[in-house]
Amino acid sequence: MARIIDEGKIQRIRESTIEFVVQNGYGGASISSIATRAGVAEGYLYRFYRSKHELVTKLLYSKIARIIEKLEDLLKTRSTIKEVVNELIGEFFIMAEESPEKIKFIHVLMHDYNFQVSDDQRQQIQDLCKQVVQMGVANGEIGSHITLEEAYGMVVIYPLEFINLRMKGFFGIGTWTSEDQLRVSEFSINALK
Amino acid sequence: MARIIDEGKIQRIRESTIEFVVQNGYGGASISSIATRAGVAEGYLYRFYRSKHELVTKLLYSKIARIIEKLEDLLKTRSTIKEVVNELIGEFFIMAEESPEKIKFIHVLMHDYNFQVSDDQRQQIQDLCKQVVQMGVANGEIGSHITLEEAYGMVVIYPLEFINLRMKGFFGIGTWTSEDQLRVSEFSINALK
Amino acid sequence: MARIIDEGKIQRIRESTIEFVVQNGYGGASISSIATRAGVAEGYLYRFYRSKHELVTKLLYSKIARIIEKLEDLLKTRSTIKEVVNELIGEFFIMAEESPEKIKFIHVLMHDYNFQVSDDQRQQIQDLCKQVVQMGVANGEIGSHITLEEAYGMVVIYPLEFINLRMKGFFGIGTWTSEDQLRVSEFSINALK
Amino acid sequence: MARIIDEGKIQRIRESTIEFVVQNGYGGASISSIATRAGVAEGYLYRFYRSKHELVTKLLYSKIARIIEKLEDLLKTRSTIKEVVNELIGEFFIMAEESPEKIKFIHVLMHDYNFQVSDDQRQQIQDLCKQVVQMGVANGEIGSHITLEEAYGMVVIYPLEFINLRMKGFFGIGTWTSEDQLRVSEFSINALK
DNA sequence: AATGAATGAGTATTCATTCAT
DNA sequence: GATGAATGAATACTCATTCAT
Repeated sequence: MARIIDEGKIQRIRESTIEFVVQNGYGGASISSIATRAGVAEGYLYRFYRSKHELVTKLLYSKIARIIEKLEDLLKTRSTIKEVVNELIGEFFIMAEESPEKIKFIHVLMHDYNFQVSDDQRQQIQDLCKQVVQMGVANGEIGSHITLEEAYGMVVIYPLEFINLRMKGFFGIGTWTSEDQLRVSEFSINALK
Repeated sequence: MARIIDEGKIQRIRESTIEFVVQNGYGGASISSIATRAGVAEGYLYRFYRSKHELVTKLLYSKIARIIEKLEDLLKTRSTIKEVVNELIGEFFIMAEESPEKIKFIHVLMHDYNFQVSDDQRQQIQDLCKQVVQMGVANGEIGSHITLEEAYGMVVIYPLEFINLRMKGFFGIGTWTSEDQLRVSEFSINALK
Repeated sequence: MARIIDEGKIQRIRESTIEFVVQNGYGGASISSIATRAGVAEGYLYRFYRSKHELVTKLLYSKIARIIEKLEDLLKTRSTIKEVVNELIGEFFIMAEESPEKIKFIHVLMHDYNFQVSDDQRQQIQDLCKQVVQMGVANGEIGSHITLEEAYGMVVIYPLEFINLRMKGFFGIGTWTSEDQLRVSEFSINALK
Repeated sequence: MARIIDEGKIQRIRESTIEFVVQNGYGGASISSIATRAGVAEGYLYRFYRSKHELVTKLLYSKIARIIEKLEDLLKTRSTIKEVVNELIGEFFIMAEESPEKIKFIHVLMHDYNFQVSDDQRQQIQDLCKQVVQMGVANGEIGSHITLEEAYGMVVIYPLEFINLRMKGFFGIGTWTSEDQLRVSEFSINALK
């Protein structure tokens, strides 16, 4: 009974945390503003998170986990990395479209000193990159010499940076089309050949 | 009359600022810690910088300016982008070798909510990317369809992210060789073909 | 749920603020000293006042408001300005007797660079002076040529300065009697004849 | 030789001190701003004044001394207090006209917690008030019962407050004429009858 | 003699966290 | 369980004063 209400509160805390971290950075996201926006008391979130840092860390991990899951799923159900990469990047663009804050959230925190991807997740990412390379090599889609770093760079970092650059309007453009998405995918795959 | 300004102090402030920003992020680099490490009084740095933000901003701009100058110089003195890209990336690796904090400093702040590349420098970067593309296309070194964003992504972002990943030991490796450097250059150029 | 706000604390903050402003001036009344004397944490008063300036301003306005109210009330319920002035000045003396700091507080801040009587209150004061003059002229108690400034000077400024001079012991006397009070009233009225 | 230069510097320090104290209050008049405006080094004024407080105190005493001298002189050379009061108040208005800052300076500091009229000067003022009352009584110009406080209040405080109110535009008027001056004198004398 | 470089104690204010209710 | 009152350490920044030159 009470559970339902609670979940809603926790969910609202999560959303409002992302919102403020994205808009004002980690330092600018105060517990007070997060709680107010979420409609809960300041002290409430300490029942679920030991600190502001833990709250944000857990959120970051869950967002990264979703990407990892997506990639895991793609590797199981697709047979070419063209498909895999294309759909993963598609997922990034969908996230950017539907909830730009989430993409920004990942992007900001990946580079924030206070946060690190967990060892666990780093290991998972490494494994997945390995699988991507293996599949690509097996299919003759990419060069046999391609390293994990190169795969990670083109499949994850490059698309995220592209989206972020667009969001910032760095080159004067602030939006994107499905053609942009396709082009990023192709550019990414092509670089690995 | 009166003491002359101790340039060493200012230099030590600069270095200690970079050190703390790299280690703890902008928020974690307190004036108190910066001054203590630099061996100067807290109030001293306000003789040269109006605020902590200005101090860090000016440092960031000067670091970016050095990269811009290097690229400008290369575009004037080299005739193939292979050379240009190779030497620019070489410069990144030299910076990373000689003073890793400087590279980290740029990397951290480029993604920090509190900082933006100045409009001026953004414009310069855009112009330089244009020149790189033009030179590459003119020489037949890269495809005629390559965009500014793609050039920027591969010539600047990718190498910086590569170095940063290595510095973090993200894939278990924490160092690099001249072969790595060469490989990054070739990978970068190749992606633009 | 949660503790209820301790009105006593706020009251103690108010009192300790007045105390320090009176003793050391606005600049000399530090948040730290105010909070310590009030027995609350430094940050606490920011739950009620946005800044030290707002804290002091609101206190000043409330003290002035009380005087304005008193005068408004007197003008409604008395029919001669002899009574009005007499009782207003009586009020000043009562305040000085009961809580000398309050009178000093008004006196110090009325002349402090950082504070101004609000436009609102200035207007109210002006209106009340007008009414005092009208009543006095109508009753033939004061000359028809008396200006607002003269009325204000004798009814408000002169008594406050008198009390303040006594409090300072400027002429060697540090106390007052009801005779003093009567004399001030009569002197004040007489000057306006 | 050097003396001449020095006197100029000290004079400029005095003027710039008054300027800043009047414009920004005691707290807002920084040594740095005072020295810069005066065209001397910050450390220079510590050769003549042990502290900022001493600098301002000495300036205040000198301004008050001038008023005391004026009044002393008037009491020696005039035979009615009508003349004395008239000319003293005239002096106030001249000061206000010629260098409004000086009047404001006195007015601000007379009410600033950090400053007190010296015991010496207080005694002198008391003596002078006594003489004014004696002369007035002897001439039958004022009532025999007039106290020192009343004399001081009408001859010094009232005119200064009047000028200050006008300078602040408290009643909507920001200037004054020779008629105003005459009226203040007459009002002042009349109150003492 | 005069400068202004350098100091550091002091300022108001913020905010993650605790805990009485 | 949930609240929000209360805390206090930490922050960036100021400025009167000192003293090496």
